[in-house]
Amino acid sequence: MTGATTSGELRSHNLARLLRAAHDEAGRATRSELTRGLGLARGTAAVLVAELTEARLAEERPAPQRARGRPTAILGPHPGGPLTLAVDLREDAWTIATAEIGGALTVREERPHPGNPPETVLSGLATAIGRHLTDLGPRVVGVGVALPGPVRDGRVVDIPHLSWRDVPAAEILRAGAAPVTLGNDATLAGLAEARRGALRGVAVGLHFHVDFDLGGTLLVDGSPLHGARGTTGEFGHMPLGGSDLPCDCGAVGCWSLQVGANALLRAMGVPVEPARGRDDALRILAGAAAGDARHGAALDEVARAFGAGTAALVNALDPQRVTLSGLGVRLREQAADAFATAYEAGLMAFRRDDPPPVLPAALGGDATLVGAAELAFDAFLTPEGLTAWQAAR
Amino acid sequence: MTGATTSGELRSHNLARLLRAAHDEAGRATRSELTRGLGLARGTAAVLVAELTEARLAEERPAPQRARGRPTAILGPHPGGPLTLAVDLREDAWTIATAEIGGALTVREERPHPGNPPETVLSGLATAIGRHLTDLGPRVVGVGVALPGPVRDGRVVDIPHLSWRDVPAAEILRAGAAPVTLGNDATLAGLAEARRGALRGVAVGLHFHVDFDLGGTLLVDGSPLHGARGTTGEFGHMPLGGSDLPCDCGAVGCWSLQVGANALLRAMGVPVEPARGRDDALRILAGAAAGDARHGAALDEVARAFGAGTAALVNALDPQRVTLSGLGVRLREQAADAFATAYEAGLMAFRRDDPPPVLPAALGGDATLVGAAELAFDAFLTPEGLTAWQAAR
DNA sequence: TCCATTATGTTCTCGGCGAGAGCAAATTGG
DNA sequence: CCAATTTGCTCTCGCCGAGAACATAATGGA
Repeated sequence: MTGATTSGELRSHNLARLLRAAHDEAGRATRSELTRGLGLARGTAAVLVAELTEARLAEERPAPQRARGRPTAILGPHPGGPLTLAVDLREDAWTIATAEIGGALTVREERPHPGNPPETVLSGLATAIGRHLTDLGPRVVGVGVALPGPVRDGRVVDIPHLSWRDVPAAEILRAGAAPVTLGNDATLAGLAEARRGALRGVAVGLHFHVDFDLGGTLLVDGSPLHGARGTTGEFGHMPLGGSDLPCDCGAVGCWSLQVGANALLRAMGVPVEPARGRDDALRILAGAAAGDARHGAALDEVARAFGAGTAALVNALDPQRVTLSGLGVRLREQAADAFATAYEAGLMAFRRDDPPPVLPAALGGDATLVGAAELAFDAFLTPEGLTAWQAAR
Repeated sequence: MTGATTSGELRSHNLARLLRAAHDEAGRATRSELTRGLGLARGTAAVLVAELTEARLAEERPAPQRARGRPTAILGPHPGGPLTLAVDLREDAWTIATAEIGGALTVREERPHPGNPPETVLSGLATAIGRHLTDLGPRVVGVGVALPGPVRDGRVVDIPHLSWRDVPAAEILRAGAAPVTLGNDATLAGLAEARRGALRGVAVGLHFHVDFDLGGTLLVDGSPLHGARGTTGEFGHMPLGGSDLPCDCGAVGCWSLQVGANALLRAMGVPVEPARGRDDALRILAGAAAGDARHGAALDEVARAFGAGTAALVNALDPQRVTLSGLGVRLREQAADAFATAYEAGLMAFRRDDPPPVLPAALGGDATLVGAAELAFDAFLTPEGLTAWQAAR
């Protein structure tokens, strides 16, 4: 959506702008607010709303009156309007949900899976997606899938602890007419924060998701930085801590060896088995919270590494705000002093007078699904997407 | 320039698109190429070209005939057209040049300066800028200034080895009607590469400039990532090397302590004095080139740190290409093996099959001036900028 | 040398779009 | 109950780019 060039494109661009704005406002904005916000004439807005309604893209419903004057209406989703399928594939289970314009989610199915081999897991998921697509019919305009590893050109590049390697996920998940878009789970969690969470309206935001690994994304004007091939955000694989441990990723001394579930075990001197330590990590956190000194020391060590690395990335990328999800929230909350001290010490002096705040993500466990839905809507809420929808009926 | 919304805005947006395209093509593109490239109708292009000519924004001149058919013309700068002033303030001297549409530079003045106090240096520069502005008259539409340190909200935040600290440079340099825009020199060198150098057409590029310090910028779609307050690109101030030396910036273990002029001295065991070692560093490079083993070892050490850190940032940011300027070019060329080995070892395994190439910058010493000129033109080559120009005559 | 071919510039008409004005409608609050 | 207020609706107007038809200016082969 680079902007209209011809007078004929104006209409479709403005249509997309209006529907996008209604979507971004989560179906809470009134027509008059949207009109003002987009700088449209009232007459133009009337035409656009009529066209959206006619095309079953959106619908007006009465708004609670707030002040004097003729009442206006809220522009929200149409009961027969477009849906996206949001899919969250985790290491041991997946969830399928629908999202409507405005972003409201409805979970439709949730199932455990064996984890391996990837082809089995993905084709099982593909079957389920196909079933929902059939149920929902042509209302589904796209499928967004969150995957727990880096995604490049539609392929899952590498999930060491599941031993997935270069899996052609997009191909296996291809689903009828609806386009399937893949994204990394940490990236999509960040995207969700940027659209509907703690990074809303932030020009440059940095999001970290901590689990076994540490992933994240840089959000510029509400969208994740995509990189050359879609694998930006592997902040965990920079040698930020001066360690010399070899990492599953193939490099050495990666930051994510010092921050995350396994890092907690390592700090406790407990042997680390691939993808098995999440419960142990939570026990360490619980122990630290209960006052156990050894647990507390391990937690502090990890929190220090987390704070120091965060500072490094803040130095380099100058975000306005940093958000955390996954284990990162508790790491930082339970060892607030250790984190804050390391964070401040790692900042360049000139950043210390007004450092970017580090905040927990506002969206809870749904973040990844929300992000997956946004990913799919991003491809639809364009002049081309809406024109295709209108042409199809 | 977010795109036209009303039919009245179409004209000015297309005018700006056309002039921007002519500028980006360095005054080499013909009208027919531009028309095709922008997807304009021939009739529309005729009107736009007439308007550009009429407004003295651009001018057509005959193009060498290449094939059969009616000849077309090259759309290039107008002899009375807009100019920007490009200023490069270095640690010991400054340069003032003009740039016209298409980017051609003409150096107008070059002078050494004492370095301190900053107010004296800057007001001397301001006087010179004012003189050139008076000479050139209203053709100058903006002034872009490159500064050798981080810039935030128009202030030079911190240049430790010059002991500049929070200097209100924009205020001191304010120059009549022409807007003054400041930028970091490494950022602007990267911008120049993105527009007219080795990062041309690259969706995501990473540029490093190495001198005493290591700075850089991430270029997304031809523009530097700006960050929340304009201080992105301080990649040198991440602890990528596991050192525990304190850095002038206030943090510890910064990468730029291991890569740059001072790092070479340090690797040789030579005492480091602030801002004094550039010649010594060049001597070390020359010695290494001549085959001296101790010099070679120091160079290798620095090149390894450079390669490893580059890999870390490639992991995190997924650029399509990496470019180097300043000392970085020789560091990498003279110790190509050390760099390459460390670079590859630092990459995540899945990036090794097709790692982003690391290339020397294509623009030589002019890069910073070119970038400063682009910075100023970016503010002008917009619908608003052109409308103001047209209104002023 | 000449003319068919080719590519591009020029001009004009046409359809479409948003701005904006004027009016209608619907609510509030004194 | 009515003035004030805000918004929706409708219609006209000016402007813009598309596209067609035509004009123009070069090439290159016969």
